[in-house]
Amino acid sequence: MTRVLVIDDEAPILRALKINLTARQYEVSTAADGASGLAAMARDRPDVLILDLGLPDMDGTDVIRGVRGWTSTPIIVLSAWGQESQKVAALDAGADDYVTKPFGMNELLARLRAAVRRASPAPDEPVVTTGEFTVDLARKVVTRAGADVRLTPTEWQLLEVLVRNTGRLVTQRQLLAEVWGPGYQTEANYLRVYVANLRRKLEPDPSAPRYLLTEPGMGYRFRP
Amino acid sequence: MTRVLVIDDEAPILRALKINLTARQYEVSTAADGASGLAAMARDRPDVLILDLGLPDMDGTDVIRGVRGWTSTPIIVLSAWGQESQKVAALDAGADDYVTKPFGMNELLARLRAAVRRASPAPDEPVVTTGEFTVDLARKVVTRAGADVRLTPTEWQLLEVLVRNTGRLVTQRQLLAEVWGPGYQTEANYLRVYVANLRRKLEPDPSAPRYLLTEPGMGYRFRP
DNA sequence: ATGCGGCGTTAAGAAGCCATCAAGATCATT
DNA sequence: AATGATCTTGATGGCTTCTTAACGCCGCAT
Repeated sequence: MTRVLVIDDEAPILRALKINLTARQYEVSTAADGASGLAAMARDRPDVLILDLGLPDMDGTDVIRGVRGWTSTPIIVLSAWGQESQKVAALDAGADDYVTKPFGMNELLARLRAAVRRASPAPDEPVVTTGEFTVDLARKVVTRAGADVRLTPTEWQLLEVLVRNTGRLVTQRQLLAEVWGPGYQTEANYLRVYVANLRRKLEPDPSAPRYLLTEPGMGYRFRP
Repeated sequence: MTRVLVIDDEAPILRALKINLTARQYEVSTAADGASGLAAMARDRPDVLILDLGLPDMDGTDVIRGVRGWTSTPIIVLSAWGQESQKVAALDAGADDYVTKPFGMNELLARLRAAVRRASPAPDEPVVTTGEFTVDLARKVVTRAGADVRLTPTEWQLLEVLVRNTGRLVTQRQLLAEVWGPGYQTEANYLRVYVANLRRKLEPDPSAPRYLLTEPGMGYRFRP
């Protein structure tokens, strides 16, 4: 189910969105100001963010930047009519789309569908195979030598980020932000511990990794 | 340079867009109806499509579907104010964004930037190839003779700056400032050491460089 | 010819980063 | 309340990378 976070300080709008989106099978969480919105973003990991620019505590573009600092989750911005410079600023700060109030629910829903569709370009190969093990992203199963490998939730999240970026170098900051949350970008220790766990469970020779590679000073890379 | 195709049957709008976009370093091609627009799409392979829904020969959503049949190039739709059902149909047909006429040029430009940014995570061509090696900026991979070349973080940063300025001379001050920071603009020694490292890893004959060239007294240049 | 400045090369110590282990803290479940 | 699994945290040793300095070469101007 698609998860949506709505950040808006106007209770009627919040309620209307929640009712309409829930009725259409979205899973909705809400926040009423920028600070708790950013916290909810980190906690709930929604698939889309709907953000009202007129928040009481923070400037809207700062919220966008706060989100963009660690994730590329689509952001749809809501704002009053006619403030073109605000539109430009929001889009340049990293928003994906812009809806002017008052808006029709159908338009918002269409933009929501478009944003979700763009964000998941192709549910391409959900199964990745190496010479040693197989990762099924959709079913959340790892197989090695015919048997299932048991991974803890954190181990799985870490492996998933690496596999979704197969061949690409993933920086430590990015891994920490995506697995532990944006507040953990300096806890490089966690990475060492959990990469070691994964290697012990997946690599033929954990001390000479062939698939989960270290790039000293930069990050890690999954190479099938 | 980013290439834009504009499909619109109103000559004044076409002209205004062409002038404004060209002035901002976009490469603009145009078409005045749906059929020739689809042909231009296939011929020019633009990076973004700006499409007016009110075309004389075809329904706008059919043009969108015709494009979406074979490419995921971002589509920004232009249309008259107030026709919400049309908006919804266009977005569901696969459009990425929607601008209502009359629109401000700044807003359109912002949406254009947002569309291009979404479409290409790395703004430029992420892969550069020479006769000897290839550099993939996005994945952070350098391949030479079929094998990956391991680079240290500093080596990467240096190579990245040079490759992002392919063909251009990059001064020593600029390199030092971008790789080591603005306080290191006199430490020309670092450059010699690290350029030598890169040459040893990348050049066929490190003592007679063909790709990482020295410009005595000025700086360095990457020539593919 | 000779001195000078910029460049290439090399090597060694210093600093920072990584792998590994293990023990305490936390959480879910019974 | 107890148990087992999972997560966090700290410490250690080993390794990579960065920094720094020394030396030789080449081109250029005197």
